[in-house]
Amino acid sequence: MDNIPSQKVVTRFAPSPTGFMHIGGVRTALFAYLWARKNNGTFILRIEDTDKEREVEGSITHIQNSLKWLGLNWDYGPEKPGPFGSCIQSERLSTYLEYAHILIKKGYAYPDPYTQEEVEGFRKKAEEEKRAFLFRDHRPKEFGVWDGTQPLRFRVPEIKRYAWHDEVRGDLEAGQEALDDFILIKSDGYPTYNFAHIIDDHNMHVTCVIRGEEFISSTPRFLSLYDALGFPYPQFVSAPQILRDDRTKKLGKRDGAKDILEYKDEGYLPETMINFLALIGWNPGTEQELFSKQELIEKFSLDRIQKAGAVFNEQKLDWMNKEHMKLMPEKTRNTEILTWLSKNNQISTSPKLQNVNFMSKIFPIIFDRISKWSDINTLNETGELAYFFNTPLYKKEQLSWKGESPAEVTKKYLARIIEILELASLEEFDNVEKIKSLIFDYATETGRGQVLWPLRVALSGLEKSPDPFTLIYILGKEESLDRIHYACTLLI
RNA sequence: GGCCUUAUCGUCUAACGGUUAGGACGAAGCCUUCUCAAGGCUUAAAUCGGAGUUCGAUUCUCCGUGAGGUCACCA
Repeated sequence: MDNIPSQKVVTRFAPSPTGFMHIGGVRTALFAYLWARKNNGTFILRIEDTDKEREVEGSITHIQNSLKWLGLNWDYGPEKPGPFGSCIQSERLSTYLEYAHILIKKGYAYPDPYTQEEVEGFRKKAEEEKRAFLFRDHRPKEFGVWDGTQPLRFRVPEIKRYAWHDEVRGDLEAGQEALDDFILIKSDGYPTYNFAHIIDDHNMHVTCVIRGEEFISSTPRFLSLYDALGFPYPQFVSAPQILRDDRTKKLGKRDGAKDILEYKDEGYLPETMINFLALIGWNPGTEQELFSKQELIEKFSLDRIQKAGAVFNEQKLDWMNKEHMKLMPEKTRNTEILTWLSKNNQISTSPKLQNVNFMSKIFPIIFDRISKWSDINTLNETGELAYFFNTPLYKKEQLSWKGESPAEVTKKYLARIIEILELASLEEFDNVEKIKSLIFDYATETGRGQVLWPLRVALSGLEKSPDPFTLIYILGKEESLDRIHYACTLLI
């Protein structure tokens, strides 16, 4: 809903530090960010590190780097505690304990009297009898005293059918099978997600919980815990899933989902990722597809979030990246191209890289042929860059138009081009159109393919390249003539 | 299996119950061209199935079917 909120909007992104961030996580973060910014609210980055087994060293920094790259700045985060304290759950243990004791006092929490093996036995038995396993069927008659070494379980206050509202899905409900005595605090002293996130959301005044739709099924449990604690419900927003190409599964780390920072390394722009991710699972209802971050903030709304899962399509991502590259200032763009060219060995040592005049001629040629910076590497691998910097190598057969023109005929044409070019003044080489006018009439009389094909191959050494006039313009009078002369020597 | 969610071109999606079901990516074709690239134009391509409500369902209801999620001392 787009109505003016009565209280300040607070959203959060709450990843667990178990590795990198993939596009699904980023999209959730993006929605939470956009909604907070649109409402001049607060965006919190909370680290949910309550599972020390799965924790991966360095993930917190990695997550922060990912968000920073995309410009999703948080108001409170790991290095920036709020009035509510730390944004790292492992530093909030005493708070969880406090609420655990409140629940115990109210009779809504009790120590689990069973061993893990015993619980596993119950589970197996239920499975054999084709019943759903519910721990509450085995709830002890009398609760023992919790000494902190057993898991602390929640006692569901009321077994009932829960109904609630989701900003994306509308009114939802689930039967009482969804309710159970889940674990609040594990035997290692850390709280579970189910417990900790609710305490934190409440204490951090989170008004709007935006997360993936995989949490819909556990929402009734959350609601029963909100009730037991006497907390008001926040707004629930379930974002649709991002699916794998084959649609068979949600995108996850095990299914080849990429680290968002890989897209950075491949030379996608952060603007593109934001724009693209926003549009997968949300749309403004207009035909506009290209958005700046600011525009997204202005136009984003919860009620236009999609219900169905969506596939991430890299072809469209490439197209969109090109569109965003076009919007860059030319200077910035050229600097970036230069940087990527310098990464390629054969080219990096070329003195031409320092030649501003020369480089300004090839920047547009390269830009035309890429949709992300790493495409420059691809161009290099296919030999589509080297000929700008070094004399190309090729077989003399390649000079022959359609492989049919005899060598001596081709040589005659090239000799004529040499004559024409030698007569031309240096100024004429500074203009593609002028170069074209020098040669074009002759080529047309003789047969354009007959003349232009060998000329182009002489200059580039390739069957595919920019037109010969542009090549002459780039290479200049001297080098162009050298290359054509060389071609003539091949054609004996 | 229980519970829950979901369904428009290949993909992302638009359409107060009334449209020739629109746009974008991709594809194909044409133009431009010696070859690429870029650009311009054009075409093909969808309402999962069946009932019902209605003068009229992509849209509302029900039943199927497909797909996904979830049932942890993971988040």
